[in-house]
Amino acid sequence: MKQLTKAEEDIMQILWDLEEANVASIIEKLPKPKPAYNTVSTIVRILESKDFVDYRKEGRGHVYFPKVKKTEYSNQSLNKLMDGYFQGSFKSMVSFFMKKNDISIQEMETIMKEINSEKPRK
Amino acid sequence: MKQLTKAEEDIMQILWDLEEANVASIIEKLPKPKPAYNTVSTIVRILESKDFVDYRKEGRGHVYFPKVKKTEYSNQSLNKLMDGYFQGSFKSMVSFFMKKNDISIQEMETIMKEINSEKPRK
DNA sequence: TAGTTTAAACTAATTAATTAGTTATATTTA
DNA sequence: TAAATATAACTAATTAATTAGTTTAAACTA
Repeated sequence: MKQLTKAEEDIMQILWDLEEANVASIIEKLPKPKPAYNTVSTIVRILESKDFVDYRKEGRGHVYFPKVKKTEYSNQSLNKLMDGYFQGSFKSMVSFFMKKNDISIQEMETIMKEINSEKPRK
Repeated sequence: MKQLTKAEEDIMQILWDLEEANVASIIEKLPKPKPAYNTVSTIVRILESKDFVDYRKEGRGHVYFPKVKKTEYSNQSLNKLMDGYFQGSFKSMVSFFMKKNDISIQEMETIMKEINSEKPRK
């Protein structure tokens, strides 16, 4: 799976959020200095060529939707970070994060319990 | 703190690893199609302008070293990922990772114990 | 059906990132 | 001290990413 550039990622985030959208709806969601219609349209077509997005015809236009799930992409990103900065070790990454954010073992235990109750153990 | 581009990150990784190096030593560490001396030199100077790197004179050349700690940068990257893909929630991120990588609560408890023994609770 | 509108497709322009050639400077060595 | 060498600094070229103008096609409307 390819990497997303900054502009591409911004638009993917919107598509993941909306689930599907035409170019106009994407622009609506973009912040203040809104890019031109064609700018967004071009990026969407790049996302299409990178196989991140597909579309269906609807009325006179196209409705675009993600072809790659957000979780698939975030998983790749997390793994990349883990490989590059934590010697590929999840333990190192969690340990690091806990130190940096002052999360105690106790708090972590609580978090684990919450996760446990969401998703019953197999 | 600014973001690193791909080429910049590759060189920062080497500097973080070596702790300090001149351009020649950086090139030594770079993989197969080794870039030209000047390519590396330019990127190092960009890193300097981005305040990621500093240097001291040594003999006839410069010895470069990181000004930003690897942990500082990875912390930023992890936070960025957490904000963009896990609604800023560490719990969501850990939970997600456990599911994706089939880590059970039991395994996680073991990891927690290991972290606990490395770093006695405060 | 002719004109108007809307959006995609195509293409060009701009900006950012990467790579590398050339020049200048300092140090070593003969 | 003059030549050779090594390296930084500067600058140019190339490639990738982003932005936006122009063209084309479809479909709606009068």
